Amino acid sequence: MAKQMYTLRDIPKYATIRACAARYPEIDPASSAACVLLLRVASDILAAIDDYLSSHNFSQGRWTVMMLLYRAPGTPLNPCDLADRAGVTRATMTGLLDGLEREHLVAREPVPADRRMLEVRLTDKGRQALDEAMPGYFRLIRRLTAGLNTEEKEGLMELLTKLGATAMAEPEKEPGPCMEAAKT
Amino acid sequence: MAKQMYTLRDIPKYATIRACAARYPEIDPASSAACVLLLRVASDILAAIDDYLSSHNFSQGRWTVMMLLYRAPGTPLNPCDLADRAGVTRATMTGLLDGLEREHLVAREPVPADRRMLEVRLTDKGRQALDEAMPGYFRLIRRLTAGLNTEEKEGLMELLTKLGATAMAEPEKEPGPCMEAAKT
DNA sequence: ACGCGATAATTAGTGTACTAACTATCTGGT
DNA sequence: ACCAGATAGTTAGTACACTAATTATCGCGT
Repeated sequence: MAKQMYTLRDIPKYATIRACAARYPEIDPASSAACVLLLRVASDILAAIDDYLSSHNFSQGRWTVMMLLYRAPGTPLNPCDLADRAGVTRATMTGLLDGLEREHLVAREPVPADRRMLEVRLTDKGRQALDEAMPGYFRLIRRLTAGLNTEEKEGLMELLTKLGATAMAEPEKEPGPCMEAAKT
Repeated sequence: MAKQMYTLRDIPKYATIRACAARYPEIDPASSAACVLLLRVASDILAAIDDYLSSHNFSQGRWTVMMLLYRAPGTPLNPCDLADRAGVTRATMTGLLDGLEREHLVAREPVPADRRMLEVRLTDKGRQALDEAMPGYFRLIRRLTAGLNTEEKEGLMELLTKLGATAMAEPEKEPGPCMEAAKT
């Protein structure tokens, strides 16, 4: 039921990596091993989450939209906001909203002040569906991370933050024009 | 050029998570924050890699196949092996091999001993394409992980291994029938 | 020797995210 | 006042991975 595997299942042994390094001197075995392992674990977690979500008729993308709307109950968001925050294109967001609206989980409403824009909000049915899926979702998250105690989780987050700061430095992702404040 | 974002771009603040926890007692804020961050960082790294690979006309899937074949130069692999190791279905592997074969990067050959099977091997052109892409690939990996020193990388791997052991415990993935030894 | 169940590869059809191009609307400079 | 360029949302077409069903082959038990 998990929709996609995001990376190599059969991860290379450390010895294999070192053997390759003999031929390609650019290889730093520790870096490669860390990357591969990171992607592997992330992929497993994502697969478990996808699996759970699909049992509630959500995909990763649809769920993300619902969570974003839930997080901003007062301020209705427009599709462009949602796309930026979810990290998908506006075209993809159109498709996600089409699906969610068809099932009456969200509603699109015109904005009189700017007729190019729409406002998206959760319907009662959407809120209800979220309420049904949330507890299991967070139980799953807790279960998936049960292998680490609180200290280790903090240590992991610290390392990931450092790693992310470098990795994120280069893609040069602008926040997008319609990404004004409205922090949640 | 990066093909997909795998998770939320606008990650929630810790305060937001705690606020949700008031409504959904199942939430363990540390677990959720760690998961979200892990997926976020993995997604960034994967995007950077995809970006690089696509500049060499490889996708993640196609690259994985090439690497697997490179790792097993003596023993030709069949599509089923490759699918298991890459973590995709055999149907997907058919498609990947179709593409790679069309560009003469790999070749499919019949196996006389078992006429159901094929053997896949790198062509000279494939090996050459790999040789061209490899150095940049590993330079990228090294650059992406440059934020951590060797000790931190080891610490990260230790934590990820622990985490993965729990997360991986449940999907109940059998190795697949044609996954005999032949370790590399 | 034969046939049933298992396995390998493929094909057909679906879902999701992408890019590029399009329409409608807004805004700021002359 | 008006128009060029920016922005919001959509549509059309592509890519890739999935499931399910199909075809061919193999191998074991009787």
